[in-house]
Amino acid sequence: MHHDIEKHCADLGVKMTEQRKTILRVIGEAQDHPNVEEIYTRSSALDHNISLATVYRTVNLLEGYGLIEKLDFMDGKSRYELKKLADHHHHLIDLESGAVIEFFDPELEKLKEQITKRLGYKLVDHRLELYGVPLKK
Amino acid sequence: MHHDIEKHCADLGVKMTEQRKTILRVIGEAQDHPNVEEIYTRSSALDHNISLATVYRTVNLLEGYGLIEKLDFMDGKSRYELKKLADHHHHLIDLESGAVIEFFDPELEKLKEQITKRLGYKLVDHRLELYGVPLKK
DNA sequence: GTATGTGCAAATGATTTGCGTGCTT
DNA sequence: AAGCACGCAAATCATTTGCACATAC
Repeated sequence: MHHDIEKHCADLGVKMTEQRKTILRVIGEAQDHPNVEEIYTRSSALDHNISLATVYRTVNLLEGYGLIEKLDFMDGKSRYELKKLADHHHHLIDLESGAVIEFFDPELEKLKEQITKRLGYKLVDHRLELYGVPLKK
Repeated sequence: MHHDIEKHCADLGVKMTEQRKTILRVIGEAQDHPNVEEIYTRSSALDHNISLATVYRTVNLLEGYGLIEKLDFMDGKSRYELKKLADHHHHLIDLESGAVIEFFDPELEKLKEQITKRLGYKLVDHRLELYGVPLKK
């Protein structure tokens, strides 16, 4: 389970501390897209010996290794989710409830590549969010 | 020229001060996507009597009225551009030079609507950025 | 053992706000 | 004249960092 990712970190030369294990676990088990404060609160519940500074440092480290992804839903706080390879998706934010719906669309993936290439570039990263309100029927 | 937008503001009940005119002009004439500091510097050059706080307040006000658009290229600063109706586009950020290429793709527009509707929502807003490096030939 | 990680508290940087004064309508 | 808008400086909020101690490998 999480051992996969811990193994992965070892391979990358990332020193695995208790704090990092906990933070990784919290992000990995999250069903939502927690911000740093939330990751800190949840991690603290599992291990008292974790500081907010460490959460920030860890989250930046993991993002640097491409193990987690930084999200930004326009509320001034960074949110994170585990980056599962081959589980690429985007987000639709419900402006009424704040709910976040994840989706994947192969057409969209193709189109992004096409557009980038057409402009003379190689796609390295990208970001797409849709903001909407529920359809009334 | 800019009088269009000033008229538009009057209709909306936005009090038109010298500072707002200047800031609007700076954003309207910008060929790039200036951040608040840059808007402030350029505005100050035209009118000494403008404070950074006013730029922040104005930029938030104008965004609220949908007259300008807030951009975020992941560098921790908000950037702005005039929202020209019927000139909708997205951004491709060159990760090597920092250049920003604007593009529009009708396929993409269609696709966004489709995806949103399929998920049971009405598209209100959205954001797409592509990050890439120049293709070597 | 040594390089690196951590907690704490202070520093930073972007953005916001309270207050007394000035300007638009 | 009355209500906003402004400049200024202080406050706020997310994030980063210096330092002395602790820990992974």
